[in-house]
Amino acid sequence: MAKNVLTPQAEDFPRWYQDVIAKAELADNGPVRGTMVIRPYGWAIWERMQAEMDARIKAAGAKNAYFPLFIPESYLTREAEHVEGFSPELAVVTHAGGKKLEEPVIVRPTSETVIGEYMAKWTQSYRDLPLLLNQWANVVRWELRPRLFLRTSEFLWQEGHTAHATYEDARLYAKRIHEEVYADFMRRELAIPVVLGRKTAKERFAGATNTLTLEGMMGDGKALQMGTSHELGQNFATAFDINYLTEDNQRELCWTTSWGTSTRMVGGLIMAHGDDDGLRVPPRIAPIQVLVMIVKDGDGVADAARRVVAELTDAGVRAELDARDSAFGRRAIDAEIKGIPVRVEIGPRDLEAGAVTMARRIAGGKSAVPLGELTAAVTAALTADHDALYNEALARRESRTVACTTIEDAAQAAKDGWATIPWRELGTDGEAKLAESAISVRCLVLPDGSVPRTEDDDDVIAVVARAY
RNA sequence: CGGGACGUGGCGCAGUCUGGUAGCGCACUCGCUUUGGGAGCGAGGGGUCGCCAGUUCGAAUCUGGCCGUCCCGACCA
Repeated sequence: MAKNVLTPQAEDFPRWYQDVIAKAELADNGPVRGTMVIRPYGWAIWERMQAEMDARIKAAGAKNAYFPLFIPESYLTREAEHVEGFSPELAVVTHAGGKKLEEPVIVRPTSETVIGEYMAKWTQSYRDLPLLLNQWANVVRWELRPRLFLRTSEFLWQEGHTAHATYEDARLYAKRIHEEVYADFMRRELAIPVVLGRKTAKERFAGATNTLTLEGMMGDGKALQMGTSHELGQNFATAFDINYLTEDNQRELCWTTSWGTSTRMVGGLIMAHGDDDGLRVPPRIAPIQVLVMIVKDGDGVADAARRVVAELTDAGVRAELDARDSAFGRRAIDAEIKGIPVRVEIGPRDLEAGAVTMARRIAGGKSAVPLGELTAAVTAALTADHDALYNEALARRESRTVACTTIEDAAQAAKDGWATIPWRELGTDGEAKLAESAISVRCLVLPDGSVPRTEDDDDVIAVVARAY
């Protein structure tokens, strides 16, 4: 395996993270502080995420649209909590076309406001509801401490915005996105065993009445918020006058939701599955599932390799040929750092035996596979690798989560993992106390793993941890 | 934005204390030999030492300011 390529995780996890991003050619820092250049391999992973997410969003009934990057500053100020939450991190355009603008224009930090303005135009009748929109876009938040993928000044995401006739309909839709789109995607594609819960009032989105979250545990035991789905109540409907006429000709305010996942998920994928040899990309999201390597050219090797790629491709496997003429060892290590799940190595020796060598990044090890059985072997390996990654991440989360009954114990446990503590024991005072040790309440859950409808029930449990 | 560390060819570093005009490893280019786990030999190219001032005969080195990166916090997807 690769040696001395990356800083070991145990030595310096943040350094390891930076090393992987550089060596796997995922991204670079942009020229402006906090910005990010996403390189082709990193982009390919994001594209796979987009494709899988987009299909689920559409299956949930939302339609894609696009709203402008620039928003009148006055829009932001209409919802009090929203403006208060976002003001510190806004990028504002004051000059354009060679002169000072009459009204400053903000670069969207999120689009509730512009979309709210248009929702108000489009929802006239109960027949127009629910209005289910999604957009893939870039947003800008001038964060104070940027980190590639996890928190960049500009990031890419999808943001869904919906308007409903009733509270119940809005609530159920936010829940549906949380479960059927986000949790399903993260578990089935990213192989990350996320915990679903609701945010405390302190951690809630600015302008929301309830925020649902998905939290993943990273390789160092810290938590990463991987997506959120918000019930916005009638806050934005009031601010933007989003209303409709009921069947009995009554004017009613809508109930709205918004929900988002971002390029941060790429960071989550890196930290949830990566090891000291580099990235380990879950097979279902991997842009390259199988790298077919010409290990040593010889009689018919290149032709055989091309046939293998074609056969795998026909079987629906994302396979690529590696015919570079650099040394075999380097190419193998490159593939390992990039986390390509399976390598098929072909050389004269293999062909003489009528076989190829299959190397596994996730399960480890190499084995000879008869040519005729390769597709079946690869398919089985990819399925097994997904399960292995998921189970490994789940085992880590379970072994590093400690059930506590006191704030002191929870603070101690959260130093290198997660802790759970009854919310009635913790409360907002305890939450503030933990914050002094950089520990936050990631979410509230119920004993059976379901999401509480309220903070107030006796059996509500707080999951607390250090977080990215 | 507060605390700390660091900015020297693409990457990683030495040189800074004690001022004298820049070096190493990797990478890169060309040639030949190689290719089953980071190939070898030979020949090359590339840096106004983060930026701006100042001190000095002379600054990578000393002084001041600014910018950037990373870590730890506060803020956040």
